[in-house]
Formats: sequence, structure tokens, C-alpha cells
Amino acid sequence: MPIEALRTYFQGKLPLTEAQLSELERLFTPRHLARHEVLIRQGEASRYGAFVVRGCLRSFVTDDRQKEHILQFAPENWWISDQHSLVRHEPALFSIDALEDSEVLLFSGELYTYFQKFGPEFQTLFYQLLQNSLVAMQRRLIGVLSEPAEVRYQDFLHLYPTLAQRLPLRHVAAYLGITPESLSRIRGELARR
Amino acid sequence: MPIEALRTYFQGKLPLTEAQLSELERLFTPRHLARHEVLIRQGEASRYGAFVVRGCLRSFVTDDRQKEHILQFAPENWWISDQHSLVRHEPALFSIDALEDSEVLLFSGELYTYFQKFGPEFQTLFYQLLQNSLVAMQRRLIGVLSEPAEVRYQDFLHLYPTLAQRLPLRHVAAYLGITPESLSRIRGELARR
DNA sequence: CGTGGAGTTGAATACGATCAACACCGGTGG
DNA sequence: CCACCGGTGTTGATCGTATTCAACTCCACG
Repeated sequence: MPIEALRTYFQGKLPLTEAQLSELERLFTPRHLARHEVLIRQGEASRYGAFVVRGCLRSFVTDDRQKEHILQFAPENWWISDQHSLVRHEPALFSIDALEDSEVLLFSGELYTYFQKFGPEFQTLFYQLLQNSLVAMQRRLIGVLSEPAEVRYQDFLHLYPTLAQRLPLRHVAAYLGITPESLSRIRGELARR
Repeated sequence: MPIEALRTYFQGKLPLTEAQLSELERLFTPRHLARHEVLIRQGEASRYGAFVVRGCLRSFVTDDRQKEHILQFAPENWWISDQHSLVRHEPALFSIDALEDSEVLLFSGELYTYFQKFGPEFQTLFYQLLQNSLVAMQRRLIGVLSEPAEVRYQDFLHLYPTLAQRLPLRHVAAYLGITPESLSRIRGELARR
């Protein structure tokens, strides 16, 4: 059962009672996403966020020249959502789709109102998750501002050792903020040493 | 009194009782920061975050080539801190200093534990502030990845109309992720039309 | 006055983008 | 079984944006 993954996830982090866990489960809807299936479309109000049980999702924006820029990859046990849109019912800033056939658990904006019912520790956990996202985003911004693409690529390999094998290189390039051609050259250069 | 600014700030957002407000105030320490005074030094555990009453602070990193990259400006009524470092007592990822003579209210990592005492609305407020930071950071990353410097500069002018006048241009350049020379050329080009 | 930081301007350079051609591979259908 | 195809990645030539390094102006401030 996909929902089991959620129990496992929370058990490692919070001492929730069985009653709390099963109440929590009611807030999630299991769903299969086929490769390329779109969960949230940039510009539309987003109805769901997802906890990834299996597979891999990404959040990305498409700019005016039709180029895609990836904000986040979400492999197993990661959360992904456009929180701003989800909570405030405003148009989503980015799209979310599946890069592989995936099993996810969908949650709605109400999850955030349930924060309070589950006690402060639960709220704190989600606060920390949000903090982690912010730190990750800050690090990436710093990287883009201060490091050349080759260093950013190596940092990526170090941070997500498995993703680089799993994903088409063009997605990695879209994450790093360079073209697939440039990434190819960087890889060639690195292999040559 | 600088602390009054905090009351004003919260009164617009939360229905706190007088007792709560005065308890809240005990968690803040007024302090004057001279121009160029450093509040948090990259690499050291940070002891404080700040709410800016008057003046302007910035958070920034210094890379291996001694170039500064600005993550955030914090003028009046903004919060600024290295939350990750503050809460977990780990080395700060960036420095924070004053760009002008400033009045700030310092708070320690304990503020986050007090979240719970002040009720869920209070927690939710800070959750939303964190969300806003994340969205801002996401927007900046997208901008750096997809927009040329000229567009990013115009976006900056639009988003922070007053800051561009208040601050030396080299800081604006460090925020945009370009050199002062490049910013100067962009401005020259824009003025010529 | 004169000194140093801030901003501008110029010339040479570097890094990545763009456009185009091509190799490779897995699947599909004749 | 093979021919064809689309998607993926590589490689080459050229171009553009921003960097680097240097010189110079303009003030604010001692």
C-alpha cells in the first residue's frame, strides 16, 4: 500500500499515535502518475501537493521562449507542491509533472489547516521542511550567482548521486540553468581527465 | 521607542492581547547598528535574527574570490536572519550587516520555541512569512536562470522602487548577480532611450 | 586642497548560447 | 529481419552577454 510509505516517513520523525496516523491518512489520496503526466499547470490554481512514494516528479517554469527551468526534483520520500498557490488559491507559479511512472499521495491545501490539530510538533516539522526548502533554494541561488556551470554540475552529482543516472541529461541541464549542449561539453571535458 | 514598531507590525496582522504583546516584547532586544556593522558572520553560529525598525540590513555571502553576493535586503519592517543557523546552532551560511545606520530588534533562536505558546495563529503567521521568503527566493532563481541582466534590473526597480535610490549601485549589482560595471552599462543603455 | 570611494567608459577576453550536423539507440511496423 | 523513426546526446562554428582590467571623472569629506 502506498499509504504505508507515509506512516514510515512520519514514524521516523514524530511520535504520533495510531489514531493520529489514521486521521492523517485520510488527508491523502493515493494516485498513479504516468510518465509526462501533469499534476499542476503553471498559471492555474493548484489543487494538490504530492508526497512521492515511488518515481520522480519535478517542478518547473516555462519561460516566454519556451525554455524550461527546473526548480526541484522530487524522488521517493520528497514533498513537492506550489504551496503559495495551494494555500491561497492563486495561480501556480510553476508546473509539476512526472518524469517517471510514479506513485504519489496527494494532499490539498487543507492539510495546512490540520497542522494545528496535530499539535505543535507537527507544525514544527512542517516549518522545518519549509526551512530546508528555503536553505536549498538559497544555496542554489548562491551557486548560480557565484559558480561556473562545471562546478555546479559537480555539486549536483555530489548532492544527488542517483538522480544524474536516472534522469535524461536535458533535465539536469534545465536544473543547472544551462543548455544540454553545454552540459554535454562539460561532461566531455570532465571525462577527458 | 523602537519596540513600538513591533506592536504596530503585529497589530496589523494578529489579534494579540496586551499581555501577549508585552510578553512578546521581552523576546526582543533593541539595538543600534552603525553603517557597516556586522551582525552575523558567515561560518560562525549566529546568535540573533533581526527585525528592522529603521535603516537597512543585507544578508550576503562572500565567495572564494572575495566577491559578495546579496541574498536579501531588509529595510524597515522586514525580518532578516540565518534561520537555519539560528535554530540549529550551526555555522551561518551567510553574513548579515548594516548598509545604513539602523535600529533593529534582535531575537534569539528561542523565538521559535515561543511560537507554540502564542497560539496557532502566531505559528501560522511565521509559517507564511517563511513561505513568502521561499517564493521570493524561487522567483529570483527563475529570474537568474531565464532573464538577462537588463530585465532583472528593471524587475528590481519595479519591486523595490525606493531601494535603488537609497543604496550604492554596487550593492544592487551584487544582488542582481552582475558586476558594477555591467550594471553601469545597463543603466547607461536604458537612460539613452 | 587632496584623497579615496563610487560610478562610468573602453578594449580585450571568457563562458555559455545558438544553430546545425551527425551518431547512437530502442521501438515500431512493413 | 530489417528499414525507419524520434528522442537523446555529442561535436563543431559562430555569436552575444557579461567579465576583467584599466583609466578616468566626479564628489563628499577630511
